[in-house]
Parts: sequence; structure tokens; C-alpha cells
Amino acid sequence: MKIASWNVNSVKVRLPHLLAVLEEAKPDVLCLQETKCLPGDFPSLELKAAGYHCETIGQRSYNGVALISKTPPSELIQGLPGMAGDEQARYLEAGFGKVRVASIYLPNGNPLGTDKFTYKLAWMEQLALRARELLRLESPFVLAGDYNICPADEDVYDPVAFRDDALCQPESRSRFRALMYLGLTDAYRVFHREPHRYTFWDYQAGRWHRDEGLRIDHLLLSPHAADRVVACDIDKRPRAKERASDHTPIWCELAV
DNA sequence: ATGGTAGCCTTGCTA
Repeated sequence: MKIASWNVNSVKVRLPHLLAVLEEAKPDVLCLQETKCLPGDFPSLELKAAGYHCETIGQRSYNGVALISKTPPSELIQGLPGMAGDEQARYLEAGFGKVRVASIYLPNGNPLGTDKFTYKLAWMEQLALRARELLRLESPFVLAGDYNICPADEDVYDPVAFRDDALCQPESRSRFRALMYLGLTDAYRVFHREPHRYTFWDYQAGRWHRDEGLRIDHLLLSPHAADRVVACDIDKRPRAKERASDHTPIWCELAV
């Protein structure tokens, strides 16, 4: 079972690239973030023609997440449990066979010292609570998405330049570690130990061409999922295209 | 060198 995650930065603009990724990578489940699209405007018909089912929550201009899958999901959860009154579309979770998958668009949190950063930390606390609930089921799950967290300095092209960025703050990183310490596994680091491997390159200042990026998109595996992971990698090809998203897909293969 | 680029329905905000 192949599970992938991709922040598309507008699903409407990225539809041709999205269809190409489905055709070439053939994921069983693809988690999307920053769809920037109301559910009624989501290109479900085009994806259905490509053989995929869609679940999505979204809003105009900002946020929005989706689960694109070969088979329809079960037990869909819309919105992060515990974040009552949160109007931002950032969490979608469902079951696909024996594996539960969440598409996560964690708040960016910039700039520091504002309610945006407080919101990010509060959101991470609730995500950890949700992970604890899921762990009690003792079955495989994958928390996939744009975490807006560089776990370590080796995940940043210029750690000094990002010292005051919400993606690299000690408070952000400690909450990410708290999530990991529940027993989750960073799928990418099971197979790749080398530093400076990225999933995001800013549109500005030629960051892509200089390979100056950030590793902020992660696939976190439950223990039962980690037992079955046989491969994980970042697919840089979509980022190299014309009119690309600033993120590129990350995927893993579970032997289930 | 406090800009630069991309997307949205906005003339600024978010990333």
C-alpha cells in the first residue's frame, strides 16, 4: 500500500501535475494540503476519471486538505478532534482497509509573538492528543502532511537565517518531538540518514535551483505501520516542472 | 539587499 503526501498550493492550478503524479506514482492514498478550494469546486470529476475517490474539506483562498484514494474511505473525520470552533480546514482522517490515514496541514505559525504562533502550538497539542487516541487502537496509521516543522537544523538549508522562524523554534520542535516520543516513526529517516534533503523550496530567490529548501512534509508512522514500512522517498520531479507547487510529494510503501 | 514569487478575488494576506 503506497501512501503519499503533497502540499499542492492550489489544487485547481496544480490539477495537470496532480493527474500526472497519480498516473506515474499510482499511490493508493494521496494526502493533499493547501488545496485552497471549497469542496463544491474541488476537481472531483477529473480525479474520478483518473480512477480516484476524493474526500475534502476546504475554504476560499487558504488552507484546505484532501484524501485522494483508489478505494472509498471509511469512518471519515473532518477537522482535528478537540479543536472545536476551529474554522481552518487543516485535518482530514479516514480508514483505508486496515490503515488509517490523516492529511494534516499544520499551522505555519509565523510571525513569532503573535496569535498565529500560539495557535500553532495549541494545534500541535491537540494533534498529540489525537495520536494518543489512535495509538490505543493498536493498529497501523499514518499521520501525513505539511507539518511546517523542520525537526532539526540538518533539515534547513540555512539554520541561522531561520533562527527566528516558527518552523524552527524550540517550542515547535519540542512539540514535534513530544509527538514522536509517543512512539511514532519518521518514515523518511528509516531509509535516509543524509542531511539536507528537502520537500519544500521557496519560490523566491532561486531556492529550487540552488537546492536551498526545508524538510517540513513528513509521514509519521504508528508502531504497527512502522513494522510494515518497506520504502520511503521524496519525489523531486514535480517540483522541477513549470508552474510547480513550492512543495514536492513524499511517499512510503507499507507491506499490507 | 527587509526584496524576492505565487495564489487568491485582494488591491493586502498568507506562505
